Amino acid sequence: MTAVPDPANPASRSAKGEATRQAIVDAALRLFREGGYDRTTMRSIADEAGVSLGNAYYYFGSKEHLVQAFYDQMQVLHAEAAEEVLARETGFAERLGGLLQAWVDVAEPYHAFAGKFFKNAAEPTSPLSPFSTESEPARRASIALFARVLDGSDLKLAPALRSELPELLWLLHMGVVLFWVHDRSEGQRRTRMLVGRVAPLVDKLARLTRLPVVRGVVNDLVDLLADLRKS
Amino acid sequence: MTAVPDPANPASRSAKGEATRQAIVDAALRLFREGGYDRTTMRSIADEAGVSLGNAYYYFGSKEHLVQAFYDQMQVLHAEAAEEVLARETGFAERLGGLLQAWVDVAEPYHAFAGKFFKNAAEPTSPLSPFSTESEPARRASIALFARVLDGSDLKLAPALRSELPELLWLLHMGVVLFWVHDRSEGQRRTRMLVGRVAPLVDKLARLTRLPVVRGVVNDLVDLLADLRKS
DNA sequence: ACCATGTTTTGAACGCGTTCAAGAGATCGT
DNA sequence: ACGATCTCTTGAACGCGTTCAAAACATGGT
Repeated sequence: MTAVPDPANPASRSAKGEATRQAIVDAALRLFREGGYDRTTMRSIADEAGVSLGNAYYYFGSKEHLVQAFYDQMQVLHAEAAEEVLARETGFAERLGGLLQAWVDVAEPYHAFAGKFFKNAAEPTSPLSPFSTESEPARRASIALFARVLDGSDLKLAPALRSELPELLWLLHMGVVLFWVHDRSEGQRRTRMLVGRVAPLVDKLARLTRLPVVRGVVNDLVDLLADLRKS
Repeated sequence: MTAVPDPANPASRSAKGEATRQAIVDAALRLFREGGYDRTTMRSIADEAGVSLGNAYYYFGSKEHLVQAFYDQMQVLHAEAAEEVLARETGFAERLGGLLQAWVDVAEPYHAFAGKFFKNAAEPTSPLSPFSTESEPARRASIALFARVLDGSDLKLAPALRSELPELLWLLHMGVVLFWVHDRSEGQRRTRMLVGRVAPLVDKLARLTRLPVVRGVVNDLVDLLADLRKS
């Protein structure tokens, strides 16, 4: 279609360009961690990476686009930590709690400035929103992790829920992230308390869905989700 | 304590200052509605209000503080619309659904710009965050509305839940708002579908909480909420 | 070797939110 | 009337994210 180069597309990048790109990401994440998001300027990132200001913008359309790198790295680190948890635990509650806990551990160094990132979650037009089509790969990967929480566990639940639960657990995860972002206790103690106790709670709740009296509500919920997806 | 004047505090404002303040708010809301949040500059607001740029900052610490006026107005409109619903309906599902629906109706004219507003509101350090101490009055008022949804209705539920449910319903409301912000269907059709069907679902679920088998989970949840509040 | 075409790099310039030192009015005790 | 002390107003200046025209560099075809 267009002849304009797209440095965001890996397929059209040279080895040199890729290295420069990586240098900028490394500098940005390091400075973000040390000084926070606001106090880290694009000029300081460019300096630290040894490139000019304009060059940084050649690779990243905006300061927020650098956040995508943060998301990606977080997703990779979480997936690695998750692997260990999923290999170790067999109970549903332990697997779920372990996964959520692992995320808190992985994200801890970035807590101070993660709030700035969260601005993107509510901005519907931003490609950085966790609900956007641009971040669908990362979202799918994350949901797949929660599917494995289910698959490898001993959990019995209403069959209609099986296919929906991974996405619902991902939503729960997003809720935990929201709580975490607003959590000002040291070491995110309150978030850790939340994930430690919400997992057994979800476990109990999920097992209840097999009761005939509860089935009605579960079916309503599943139907609603299906209809929302269609519309 | 301090002798520095605080124009944000109504008690320390003169009639003249109050008029100027109002002129700035009016100009801001008009320009926001016409051109959106980003394209409206503080300079244009000051011009439109007939004051200097610095003077606008004397009354409002930041551009975001001007949006607080927008929220306050929305809260008032919702409370008015809610009054009508609560007077009309007696069933819990109808009262809850009516309240959520009323919000969607009231907010509809601002849907196009709401994304930009909520972007800033989602940041934990922002005074515009629905969880911030600055917006506690508005939050309390909103939660009080949901308490009245309960009080005036025929709902029977686990006693332990009664005091927690209003806040949980407000959380549900926030979830609906998040969905609404991301809803690109015309007239926010999908959000309307969601609120129309989630209310009966919550109704069913709430009634189930009285069953002995479900009580355990409910008590766990209530305990968790209480412990989180304490920590 | 040379041009054409694409890719990467540069830094000056722009617009905006925000700050601040300085001054103009208002109010009040004497 | 007159300082003293608040309250209010001003516009220049600053820092930062972002844009852009132009240059440098690379690659490939002839």
